[in-house]
Amino acid sequence: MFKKVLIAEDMEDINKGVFSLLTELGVTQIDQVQYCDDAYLKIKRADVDDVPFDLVISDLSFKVDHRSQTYPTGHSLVEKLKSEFPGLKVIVYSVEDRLQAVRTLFNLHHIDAYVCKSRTGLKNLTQAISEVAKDEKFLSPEVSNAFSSENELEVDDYDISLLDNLSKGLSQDEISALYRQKNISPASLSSIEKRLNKLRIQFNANNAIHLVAIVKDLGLI
Amino acid sequence: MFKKVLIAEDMEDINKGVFSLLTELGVTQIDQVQYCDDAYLKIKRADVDDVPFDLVISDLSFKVDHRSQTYPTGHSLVEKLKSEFPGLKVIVYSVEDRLQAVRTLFNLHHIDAYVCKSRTGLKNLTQAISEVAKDEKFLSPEVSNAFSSENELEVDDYDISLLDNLSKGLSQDEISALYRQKNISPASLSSIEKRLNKLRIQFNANNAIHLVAIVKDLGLI
DNA sequence: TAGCGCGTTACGGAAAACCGTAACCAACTT
DNA sequence: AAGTTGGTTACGGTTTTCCGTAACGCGCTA
Repeated sequence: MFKKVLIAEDMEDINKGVFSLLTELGVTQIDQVQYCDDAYLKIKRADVDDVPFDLVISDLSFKVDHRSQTYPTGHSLVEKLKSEFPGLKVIVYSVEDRLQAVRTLFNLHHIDAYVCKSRTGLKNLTQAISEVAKDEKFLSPEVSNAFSSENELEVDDYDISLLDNLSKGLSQDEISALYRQKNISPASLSSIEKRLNKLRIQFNANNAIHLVAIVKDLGLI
Repeated sequence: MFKKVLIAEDMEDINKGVFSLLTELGVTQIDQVQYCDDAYLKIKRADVDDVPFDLVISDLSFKVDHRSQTYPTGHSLVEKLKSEFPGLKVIVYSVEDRLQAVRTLFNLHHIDAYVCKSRTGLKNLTQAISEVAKDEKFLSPEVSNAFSSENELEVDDYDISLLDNLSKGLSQDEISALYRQKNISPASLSSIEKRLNKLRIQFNANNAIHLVAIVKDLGLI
């Protein structure tokens, strides 16, 4: 079982709930933070001091306030953590239940478990912790079909990348140039146009703006 | 005080908390729904039967599941409610604390109160209810500066409407036609172009897609 | 091997967005 | 009364997007 765990969660009551759950599970060293930046600093510090954390349980959404943050969301935090400390286990505990968002967390950020905050949230979190302790992945039942084949959306990583770049303000021409440079295929303007056209039809979008708005709402990007 | 109140909130425990609060305040007729569509149907039905609701307390975010909804968010629900039943009081109770989002709710959808879910959420909600009962508006302390002059962003309702229509897939031409038809000024394509250009500069956006992505992230739309 | 399907790429025209310039009008200043 | 200012509108030209057509390469198969 885990020895040293960090909880990143800005809502005090939930934080408290997770804390007592961990205590019951026999975890003695538990740190809690309400800001992602604090989470990163604590983990970095612990790593430098050679007393690293075993596990991070993080929310996704953190309220913004006066303190400006390097990592404003759990998303950016886990991305950073997993790239800098690949061995660190990460469980995301969030209300977010959009399948694509969950998919992205696993595929892109390589989290170890995803638990939905719900009526049975803490119960699922318990299970997630024991699974992750055994080097297994865990997926909350609410989003368990995120990877089931029947539900497999016809949207792949390339599509996501395309939409993401669009939302960042790149023109289709610029994306084409970028892909050529990064050796991502297909890179031609023509293919990019065609792919976006397919996505527009798929999502019933009138134009590229509409498309990006829709997929942002869906949590794809 | 209010006689007949509807709570629209998908999280059971919070729903329960609000319910007991209302009971303490002496409200006897309390209905609870977990879907926006149910909220609309109940209110519509009550209106038809001439036993209308006095007040709606609604969340903004509702988890999506198998049931496809006409009103997927509290946003769309209150928009519809306020346009069809202008006399109905609406209190929004949500974790959302982005000032622009709150501004939009008041300015565009004309809600009566906004309460942030937080440690002191229920206390603020109590106050909101009594204020709204006196035909006053109420704003949670967390977002009290949403309308303070110093914080006043240079983005007005017209801008928001523009961005909203853009995100819904309308071309600038179509928006122009729509505004002409609805007698919204300025309506010319030229003015719309100019206004969008101003917004692009303001938000450091490369193009319209980028702009919409940014303002969606900021919660303006 | 010839034929077929599929994905990538190229091209060209129509539509829309982008951008600068300028005319017009109302309100306010001097 | 003349001038200034700010907002709306119009127009023209360039760029980008949108959309249909078509060529090319590659793997599969009859």
